[in-house]
This record gives sequence, C-alpha cells and structure tokens, in this order.
Amino acid sequence: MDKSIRHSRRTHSGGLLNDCNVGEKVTLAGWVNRRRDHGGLIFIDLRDRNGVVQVAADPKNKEAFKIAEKIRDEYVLSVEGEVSLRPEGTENPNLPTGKIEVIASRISVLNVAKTPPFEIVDDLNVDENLRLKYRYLDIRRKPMLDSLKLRHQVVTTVRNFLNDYGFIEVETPFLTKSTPEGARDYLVPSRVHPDHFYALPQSPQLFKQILMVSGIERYYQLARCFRDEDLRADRQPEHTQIDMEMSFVEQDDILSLVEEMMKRVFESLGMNLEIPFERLNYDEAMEKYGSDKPDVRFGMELVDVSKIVINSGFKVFDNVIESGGVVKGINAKGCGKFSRSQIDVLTKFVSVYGAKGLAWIQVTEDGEIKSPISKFFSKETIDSITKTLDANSGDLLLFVADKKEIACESLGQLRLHLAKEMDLIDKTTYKFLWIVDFPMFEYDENEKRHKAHHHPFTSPNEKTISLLDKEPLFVKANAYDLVLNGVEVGGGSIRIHSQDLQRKIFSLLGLSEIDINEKFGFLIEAFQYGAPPHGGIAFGLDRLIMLLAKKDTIRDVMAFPKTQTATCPLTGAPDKVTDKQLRELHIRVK
RNA sequence: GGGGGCGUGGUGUAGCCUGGUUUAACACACUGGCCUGUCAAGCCAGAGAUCGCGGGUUCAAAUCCCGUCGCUCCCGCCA
Repeated sequence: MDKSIRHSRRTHSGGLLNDCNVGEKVTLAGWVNRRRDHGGLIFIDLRDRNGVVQVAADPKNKEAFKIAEKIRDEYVLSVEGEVSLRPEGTENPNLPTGKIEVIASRISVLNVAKTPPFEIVDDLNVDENLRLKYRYLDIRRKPMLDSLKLRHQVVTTVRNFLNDYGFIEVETPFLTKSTPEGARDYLVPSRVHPDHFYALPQSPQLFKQILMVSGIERYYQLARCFRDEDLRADRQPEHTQIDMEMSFVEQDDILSLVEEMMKRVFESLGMNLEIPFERLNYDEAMEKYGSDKPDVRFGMELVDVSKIVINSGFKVFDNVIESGGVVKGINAKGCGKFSRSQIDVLTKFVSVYGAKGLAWIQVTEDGEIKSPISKFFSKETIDSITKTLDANSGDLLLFVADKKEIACESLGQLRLHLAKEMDLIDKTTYKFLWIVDFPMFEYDENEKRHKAHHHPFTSPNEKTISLLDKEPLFVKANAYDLVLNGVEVGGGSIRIHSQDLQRKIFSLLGLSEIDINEKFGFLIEAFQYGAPPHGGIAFGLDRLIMLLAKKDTIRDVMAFPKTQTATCPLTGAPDKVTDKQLRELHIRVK
C-alpha cells in the first residue's frame, strides 16, 4: 500500500483502484468531479490526486442514497463501499478505473462547496486571470496537477543525479546586496538601517563563486531568482534556477556533466536522449539562424547573398553593402503562392525587428520568376540567387538588407514565424543544442559603453584574451548556453578567479576603482585567498518544465505565477501597506 | 516607454464593420422536476447579463468617437 494514501479517513486512493481490488471494502476520500442522477441510481465520479473513480449509490442503501441526492460538484466526500466489477457493457474504456466502481455503503460530506466560477475540466477555456484568482481550483484540473507532478519528478531526478555526483546543496541569502550590471533589482528596505536596502538576488552568482573559494568544490541549489523587468510568456519576476558551480573544471567537464544530467532527466520520463548534444558557435548560430537560441528542429537557414547581389545596380542593396551591411535571404519553401498582402504581413513582421523592408522573389509553379526587384538583376544574378538558396518551383525567397545584426535577427524571427505558420516543426522531438564561443562584450549604444554579454564574472577565452585592450568586441568568452527547441534553457561560463583579471574586466565595463571596491570588493577580496579555477551553469527550471510539459508559457508550470503586470490575482499582491509600516522603514511615498 | 489583440449572464462565444424588429442570442454551468447503468447522461421547466469603466456624437449606442482600466502577445528591457 502506497504510504501517501493511507490515512484514518482513507484506505485507498479511488483514482488508483482497478479490477485487482474487486471485492475489497474501501474507504475513499476526494472531491465530486461530477454527479449523474438517474432518479433511481446516482453515480458520483469521485476525484483525488490520482484520478477519478465511479461511486454508485443505490436506493437500496437509503442513507447513502439520501446523501447522494444532495451532493453537488466539488463537495468533499468520504465514501465507504465495496469495489465491484461494473455490469457487462457498462465499462468505460476511457477511464483507468473504468472496469470497476465502488458500491457505496456510506457517504459522508466532509465539506460542501460553492459552485466553482469555472468548470474543473481538463480542456478549459477561460480567462487566465480568473484561473489565477482561483488557482486552487485551477490546480484541481488534471493538466495543472500533471505539470506540477512533472516538475517534482524532474527536480527529484536532478537532485538525485547531482547528489550522486558529489554535489552539495547550499542555500544562499534572499536578502542581499544590490550590485550594478544586469537586471533591475527588487529592493527590500531595511528597518534597522535607514536609507539602506537589500536586494533580492537575480541569481546566486556571487555566493556560489564564493562557495568555490570556500572549498565546497561542487555546489548546487534550486534557487529562486528575482528580476524586476517586464514579463513575457517565458519570463516571470521570480523564477527557479537549477544552479550549479564546480571547482577545477573546464568547459567540457561541465557540458558533458550536463548532458548526462539531461539524459537522466529524460530517462526518468521514459524518453531516450542522444548525447553529446550538437555544438554551434555563436557567430555561426547568428549567421545561419539569426538567433543565439536557434530552433534546429527544421532547416530554412539564412543565406548571405551579399557577394552575389553586390554592384548589380539595385541601389537599396548596394548602399547597404557599401556601408558595411549585408543582404541575407531565406527560402520559404512552398510559399510561392503567397499573395501580395500575405507578403505585406511578413514585411510588417520583420519591421518589428528593425528591418526597413523585405524583398522577395517568387518562383511560380511553372518556374517563372515573379519579383519587384528582379528587373534590377541580370539573369545570371537571378540564377545565382535561386541556386544559392536552392529555390524550386513554388518557393518564395525573402531578403533583408540591413546592418548585419538586424538582417540576421529579423530573418531569424521570420524563419521561426514561417515555420510555425507552415507547420514545419516536429513537436514530438526534443533537440538540444549548445551555443559556445559567445562574445565577451557587446556595445551598448544608449549607455555608450561595453556590456558583458553573459555576465562580468565570465572569463575570456585564452585564444582571444590578447585583444582585450585593443579590440574588446572580438574577445570570446568561455561561456555556453544550452538551447532546447529554440528556447534558452541554461547558460553558464568558466569564471574569472584572478583578482587582477576581474578588476580589469570591471574597468572595461566602465566601472571606476571606487565602484569596483564598493560594489564587488568582497568578491575581489575573496579571490585574494586562494580562489580555485571554477565554472558553472544555471538552468531555467520553469522553461525546461514548460517544454517537457508542452506548454506555451511558464505560468502553466508554476503553482502561483504573476500576471503580465506582475500582480497576483489570488492574493492581490502587490498591495498598499500601512503608514506605520512605512514609517518603520523610513519610507515616504510619492 | 511603444505597438497589436481581447473585454457582452457564473463560463465560453454570437451580435459591433453597415446604430433602430433585440424583449441582447446560443452552448456549457446553475436551480427545480422526471428518470435504475450513466460517465460530455437524457428529457421538461426556470433563474441569470443594461454589453469593463467614464465621457462624447445622435431622436436613438453593446454597436460610432475620445479617454481610461484590466488581461494578453510582442518590441524595448531581461549581465
């Protein structure tokens, strides 16, 4: 007997009963999933965590029947009865418990329930705000329950795996110090220290590195991370990371350990996973897919046609190339019949990503070229373009001419958009991909300074470290992202463990000596006491579960997520507080 | 900060473009009744919305206009 089931009020879980239990007297507890009253016979589908079982109340048992007549959906019941095979012909093959039913000898109502604001059914279509307000009812639904069970399963497997590999789980503070760089912090005012604030951690990054200095060697934590930025379907103000750090390792050690871990996770879910994962360097990913998190479940790769179209006389293309830009294209296979207005929609789509236009060439069914720009090109050029993009009858070639980043990114997004529209993605597969050789820095046009692409604690690649002073944008980082089906599910790096190098990176990021000492002095100081070489990685647990559960948003795999405006419809957070609370915190509002 | 979509009984939608035969319709849920093999039970009857909110146009607004709020998707942002 499952330890999780037996209580004084329950001998069995109704959802787990089957024909092996026939003849047993059982006591069940659960919620009324549905009641079907036949006048002379009442069926109650009793639901618990494991599923639903049919309880039959017969008028022969007057007392139980009388109670069954008054029962409503979502009442909480205790039911005693005997497990019986259903009469022949009345089995329900759609239900795991469909061969049997429980003939009620006693029914008692443990609690009544109001009619819920929405039905407790698997296939629910209601406003998400309502679901969040009544999340406790939403979670009674099987898909939600399944998501939470899946999440638990994955977390358990990960913990077991890391424990097996000698990792120690260490908790790090929620109330910590606000540091520059990175996302906006959630701040917590200090009562004891007027004008001083804690910040909730964006990640345990600094603590886990310090734990390496402490000699923990292998650390992990299922860490809650807080970021006060705008929300998306895959971004919440608080999310959970599987956070790891190891001493005396190199990039390959971490990548292969992670591959083993993912393999184990997939195995625990009954799936096989091929390892090692494919690796792609950042430049190549941008070049071919226009993304640092490409979905490689389908092709439609980006092709650079700058060399073909250069000096062909088409001003728009020539000007872009002359000023250092590129012309890139994709082949939307089978979209050759797209109407002008359909293409207009695509043009609008790429404009969101900064593309100023979308050039196109249609290859019609009879192999004719249809295009507003073909008149600028010689037949040879057209042939060369179609050949390079592997264009056949019925294809649509789409081009963006712009700065390299814009051309790549907008076409990369278009590639994804078209793949979804044309249903090119095999949703049954999981394709992991490592992105490696990230740039160390990127230039922030607004702030007119370099920013760390990954984070300021990432070490530069030895081969490019000599460029730090002269050409920082060409320096590669020892950083790596794990991408699954086009979603960034993890990222990490080999860290800096030398105080001198760390100071240098900070100063390249525009931090003054004073800033460095004030904001990161404790880290630099720690590095002076024998910091081991170390590196690590962190996974977005919510995103990983989202993909495994085949959901479109991480909200569906979190018990109590926030709305897009970072509110909680269930509790009403955030909320005003009393003047007294504010006074104690030395805060004046407005 | 910006752009798109949505907002009509408890829930999901229709109606809106083209204002008036609409007493705001339909399905599910709900309430009562009938019914002993249903499992999306069935049948009969019933209750329930002044159309997110505010303002405007008009003889007349769910419908048109302006503003606003909420939800959502995206851009920016998210080392």
